Amino acid sequence: MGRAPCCDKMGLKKGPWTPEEDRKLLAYIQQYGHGNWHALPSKAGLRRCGKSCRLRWANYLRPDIKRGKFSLQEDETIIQLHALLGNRWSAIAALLPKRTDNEIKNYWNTHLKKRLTKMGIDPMTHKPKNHALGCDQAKDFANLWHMAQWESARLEAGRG
DNA sequence: AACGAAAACAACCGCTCGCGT
DNA sequence: AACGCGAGCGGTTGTTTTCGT
Repeated sequence: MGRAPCCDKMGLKKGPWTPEEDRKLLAYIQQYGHGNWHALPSKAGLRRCGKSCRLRWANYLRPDIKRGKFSLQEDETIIQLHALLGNRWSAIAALLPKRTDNEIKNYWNTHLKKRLTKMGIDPMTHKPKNHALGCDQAKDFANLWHMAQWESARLEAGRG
């Protein structure tokens, strides 16, 4: 059986990571870095595919990650960035340096989308669904949306 | 106290893109 | 120029935790 394992074929582990696996991956990357995800698992003594290792590192083990609850400010930033960029989670995460795309995506899908919907904002367009002009909250978000449009225009103009 | 439903969180999958050959 | 391979991305599914009955 001297054939190089092609990701799916051989007995590669899937599912949740154990503390043991985390330690191995962390230790390896701290010592050698991650030049080559494909080759990494066997070097690090892990029965995982490189993809799985990369994901685990990027979303959990990387040192520059802030874990835990999102602050109110982060909420607003994410909402604004989503208005600007749409579902480009990696782009959004790049502007929230301590958060991962996966975490932001999950947070958006489970919390923010619903919250916006409840407030009468369409989470896709970020526009108010009803034009309740007397409602302060709706005004706030209309204003926010307006600001987002400006930022979007500026980004477009400055791109290059 | 026990069970089922819903939410929150973690990880996987398929696809595309970019790079090297 | 075409192809193959690996990395990264976004959508989706699976698993754990919390909540309501």
